[in-house]
Amino acid sequence: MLSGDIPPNQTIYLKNLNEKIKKEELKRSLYALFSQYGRILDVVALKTPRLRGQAWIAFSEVPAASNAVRQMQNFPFYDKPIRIQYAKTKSDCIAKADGSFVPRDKKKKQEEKAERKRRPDDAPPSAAANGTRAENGATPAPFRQGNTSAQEAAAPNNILFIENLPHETTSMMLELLFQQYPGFREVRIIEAKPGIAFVEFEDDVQSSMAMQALQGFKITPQNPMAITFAKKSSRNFTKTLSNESGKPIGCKEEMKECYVVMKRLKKDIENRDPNPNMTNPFDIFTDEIVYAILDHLHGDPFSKRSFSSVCKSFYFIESRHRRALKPLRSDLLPRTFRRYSSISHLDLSLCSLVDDNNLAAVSVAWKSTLRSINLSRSRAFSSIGLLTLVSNCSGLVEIDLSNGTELTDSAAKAIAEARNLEILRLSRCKSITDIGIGCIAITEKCLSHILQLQHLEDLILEGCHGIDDNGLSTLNHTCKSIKMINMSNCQSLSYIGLSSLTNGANSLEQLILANGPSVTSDLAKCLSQFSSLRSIKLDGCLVTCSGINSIANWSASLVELSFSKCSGLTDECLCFLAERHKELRKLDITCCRKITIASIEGITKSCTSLTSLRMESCSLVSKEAFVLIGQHCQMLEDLDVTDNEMDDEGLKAISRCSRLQSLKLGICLNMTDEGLIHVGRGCSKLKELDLYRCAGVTDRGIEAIGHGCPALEMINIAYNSKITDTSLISLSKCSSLKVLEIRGCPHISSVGLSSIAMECRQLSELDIKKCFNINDNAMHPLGKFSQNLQQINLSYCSVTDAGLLSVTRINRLRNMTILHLSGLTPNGLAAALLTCGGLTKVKLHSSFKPLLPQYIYKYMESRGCVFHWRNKAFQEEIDPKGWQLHLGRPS
DNA sequence: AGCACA
Repeated sequence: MLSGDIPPNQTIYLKNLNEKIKKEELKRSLYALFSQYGRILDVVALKTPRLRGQAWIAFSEVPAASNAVRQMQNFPFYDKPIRIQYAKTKSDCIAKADGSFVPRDKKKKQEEKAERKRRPDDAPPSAAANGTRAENGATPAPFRQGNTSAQEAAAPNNILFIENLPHETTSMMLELLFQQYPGFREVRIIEAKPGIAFVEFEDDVQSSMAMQALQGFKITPQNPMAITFAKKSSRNFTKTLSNESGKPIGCKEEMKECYVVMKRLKKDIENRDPNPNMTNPFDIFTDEIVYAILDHLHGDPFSKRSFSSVCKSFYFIESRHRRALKPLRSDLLPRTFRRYSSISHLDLSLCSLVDDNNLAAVSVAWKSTLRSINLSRSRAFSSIGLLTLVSNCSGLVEIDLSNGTELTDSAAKAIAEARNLEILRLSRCKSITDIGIGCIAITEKCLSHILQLQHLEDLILEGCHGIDDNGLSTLNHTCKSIKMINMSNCQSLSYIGLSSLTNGANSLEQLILANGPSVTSDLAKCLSQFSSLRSIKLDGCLVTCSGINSIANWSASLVELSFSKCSGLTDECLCFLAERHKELRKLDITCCRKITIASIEGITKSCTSLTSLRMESCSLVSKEAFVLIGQHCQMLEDLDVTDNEMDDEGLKAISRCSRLQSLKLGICLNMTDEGLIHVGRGCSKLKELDLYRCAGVTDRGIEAIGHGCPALEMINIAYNSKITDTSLISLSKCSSLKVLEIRGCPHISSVGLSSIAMECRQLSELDIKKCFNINDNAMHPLGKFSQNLQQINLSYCSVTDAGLLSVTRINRLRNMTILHLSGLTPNGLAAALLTCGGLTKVKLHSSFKPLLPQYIYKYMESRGCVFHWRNKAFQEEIDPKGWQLHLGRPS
């Protein structure tokens, strides 16, 4: 019905397109969206009065066009459902390819001229009965390209040299084009030389296939590609370590060039000297040089992979250089012992099952190198394994045993054998299950063992309920080296116990006592004895004015103070405190509900070097306060004004803080795009922006951020019904983006997310829950390009089995929430789960539980994956309970 | 609603 009587055509005709979208963007998005159906030869869109809102997409095959007509019919694209039919006539690009092209009268001459210029050796196009380049692709014809003269025609090479590209060509565009051909490895563009590129294939047969298929392909009508084999050049050794401009190696782009050169070097050596023993260019480099290269890569997986393609021994050398290891499963550990000889940081937090044997093996393998170990998510070992570990690895400086619910005092005794320990983490478990929160049975009896450690600097005893005043008062010795103690949630503790514990701890710099003792003048007096104390965190403690006033009267100057949820804090106290501690850098007064603008006046007047101010939900503070902050605290790097009266005037002032890196504006209902535009102009260093439920923000504001904040790493725009794909397309310019939260944005579609997937290769966390318009079309580019994705929430999206399977191709994926996916079947789920080796946490609806074969759970669990079953019913609306009612104030 | 290749 929709395609009417029009016969199938390899070109499709699209209408009802959003006319507001600029032509170039429209074409790019169409290309991205439709290339899933096959090779696209051309996208045509015009903005003339008669032709706006329409486009033609020419595919290389009719079936591709047919699939696109069927599957993309009515797809919501920039807010409008696309209407698709076959085109009524043949596209020029196809006519040109099959020789039937007859130029239109007017421009006939120009056309012919252009045609002749492009392939002067060929017969005139109208007589080109000798077929197309695509169809007779089996024989590699000798091509003529661009400016390269005929006698220079290079010998076959697995690397292709592309010329005559439009200057705005991105490597992404070329990747989309060339990856269709088997053996594709990668595209390299040299920023300094626009218009050319190198495309690498596995061998020269494959590269010549691609060359034939794409020879003359027009990215724009003026730019038929000219493809030749890259020349094999030999450069000398010194050149291999500097780029062409002679600069020393110092950035990733240059590194890439470096390995290209190395690769050539290898080929040269092979050609010159067929002796197989002398073919590894790494033999020329000392290990130190390769180590230096590795240090430059900063663990970037893409560069590493690129380097590895130079030579197998890259990974061998890398393994000797590697210091940190985070294995996926404990059963893989024995393999790593052989390979990695000098591991100093071992993170076992992905291995849920670590037993005493594992610990013993670790302690033998890395006896002399191990300095830190993270066992915070591991179970199945006992104090015996710990003792083996610490007695073998005498260099251990840091141990993380957080969440160790089964650990007892005998474990602490074992730890005390780690004589060089500096950092010990023993935080209680928080989220192993949602119900039970265990805690470590550490008491003062074992604390004495730990405090005897001569080098201990950081001691984290959060939530160790076994510690109380009585026990502490019996300890009359103190660890002199200790710099930081965290005794948060130790509820039986008061200043009395503290004073005996810390008696003489002259090195103590930071004390964290969240949810602990009352802040009285006695406590303040006790703390004032620590001459080095610079930072105190008293979050959630009961504060008294006398306590705060005596902290204010200390002689030593504090740089960090944290009073979040200290509801007793008053303007008078805080102003006095600020006046006496003018050096304050970090202040947290989150949820201090008595605070008004008077406090902010005091703080901004006294503490002008403030770098961090957190004041979420200080609901009595009026909007003028934010103007003061912007005027006086220009050193600010971190500002949290979530759920405050911030407005555009305030943001305008705040935008003067040019060092700002983190800005949290969640639930600031009075601000609009105008304010964000100021932020985009002033805060170019911004890395983190939280706009959760900012109802006044639209695409215009987000575009300003995408444009002005290229360093952005995290953005939250959750629950914003005005945001569309336009925002995501502009955010895709932020290539460092790691965390994207767009939960509950119903107008964002696969188009927007696809452009993020393709441009933001660092993306590691993605929340698109309740983005009903996002479907499989976005999952395919995610699976293909977002190889750093570790966490995804897809609940309520229009994703089906096929989409989920694409996502689970990402082998870094750890954490997946997939509730209420309408198109997910048990079979699709099973396939997806089995595809993804690294999953450690999957949230699913309980209805799936009986539908999968039991062996799948057994298998997944044996690999360390935990299933979380949820029972919540499907919620039709995005915001079923009307959160604003809960908030208790109007929007 | 509208079928072109600047």
